[in-house]
Amino acid sequence: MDTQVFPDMIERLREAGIPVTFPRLAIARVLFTHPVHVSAEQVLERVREIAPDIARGTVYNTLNLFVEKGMLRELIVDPTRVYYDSTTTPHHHYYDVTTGELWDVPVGQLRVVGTPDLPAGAVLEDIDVIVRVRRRAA
Amino acid sequence: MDTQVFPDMIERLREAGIPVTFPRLAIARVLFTHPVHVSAEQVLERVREIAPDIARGTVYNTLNLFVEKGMLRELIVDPTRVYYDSTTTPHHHYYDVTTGELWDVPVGQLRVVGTPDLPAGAVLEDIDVIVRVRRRAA
DNA sequence: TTCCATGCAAAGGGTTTGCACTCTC
DNA sequence: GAGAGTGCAAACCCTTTGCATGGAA
Repeated sequence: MDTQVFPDMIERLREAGIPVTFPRLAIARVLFTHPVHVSAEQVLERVREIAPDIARGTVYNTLNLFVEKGMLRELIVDPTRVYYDSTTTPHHHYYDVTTGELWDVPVGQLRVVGTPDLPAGAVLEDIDVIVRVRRRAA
Repeated sequence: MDTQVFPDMIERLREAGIPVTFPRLAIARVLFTHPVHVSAEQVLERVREIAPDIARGTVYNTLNLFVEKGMLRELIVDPTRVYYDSTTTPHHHYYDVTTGELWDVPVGQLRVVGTPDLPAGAVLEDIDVIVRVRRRAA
């Protein structure tokens, strides 16, 4: 299979220690060309514009793989689906509960102060801040 | 139907403006006797220990009703299910990604500082802070 | 009688899994 | 030829919905 079509993404997969394949390149291209906040189904849809034969299962597996390898961040914000954030640098999020829209809090705008008190044997994985916003009825 | 079995919960429903029925009392009892963090299925299970005939749909509907009326808070923390918090006072959460365990950050221990920048026509609904924790492999 | 609440069962939607096939090393 | 990756379809699980029944005002 021709894996040379997305040359910009090959290095990125290699750095993460992920064997390069065509579906992975296509998915990486959807995710990493620009910063995005997307659901798995949105990724599937956009990937199929490039490569119509890619399977749903492959997209889901690949997203989980990317998360595991630290290329992608899972956002647990919406009760009905997982969103993925292609920016892995620490930052927080706005979430519009009316529209499902999701966008970044500029770094430094909000900050969590204080010392978390972790149980023995526990490791801090992440601190998520979600600013939930509702569009006012006009 | 005998709605007098859980006298302590009747007042609570009335204050929230919710017509008192037996299933609602049983569900309220599971939620409000002690502070809890529970999923809908856990509520169903515990309610059925008291009242075996209560339907799954009734539990889900009632939980949504309680949230709408401000008696209960939804926690979007786990990608596979919604958790409900019977404490509605503002506070943040620890979440153990290994076990699914969920507990409160003591009030004042962590604080979000800064000014959120909301788009025009948007109203701040809530700021959620979730401290994700992982049990270290022994 | 009208409306709301309930039980029951089925549908819905996002995600995962099983299996056979292909490709690579 | 062994193992990994993929496509396809079905299974899975949480949640919602439709419908008929029963009760309350």
